Amino acid sequence: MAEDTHETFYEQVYEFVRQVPRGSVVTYGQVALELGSPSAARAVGYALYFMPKPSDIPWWRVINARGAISYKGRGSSADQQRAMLDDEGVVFDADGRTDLKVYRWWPDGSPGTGDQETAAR
DNA sequence: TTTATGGCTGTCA
DNA sequence: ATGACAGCCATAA
Repeated sequence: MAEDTHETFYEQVYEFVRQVPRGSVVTYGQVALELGSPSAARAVGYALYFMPKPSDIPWWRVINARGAISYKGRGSSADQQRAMLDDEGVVFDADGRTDLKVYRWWPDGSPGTGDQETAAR
């Protein structure tokens, strides 16, 4: 459906995050990559910082490339985010990290499905 | 138009 | 494996 909208980068981020199913997570770099800018991870994080409706967006499913949380948003804390993911079934390591190779989610038609290369970082 | 910021990422030592 | 540095992108003022 020609979703070739001219929305802002932020809007694209919100939509992408909105597609993340429960129990799965995605990294900033991943989102940026899906949006067309593999290096716009920072912009992605900033986009969530401006979340107009955090209640309408599973921002807690967005973590950094290391599988850890760094959220410092306005009102929410990383600790709370971890609780949310833990409640969805995402398990965290002693270092507060999760196995991206297990919880990372990819949109329909994207790679990742059926690949398990190095997997180690 | 330029400057500054930031929930990041990858590479080097 | 850990710590430090620079790079890149988009938005707001």
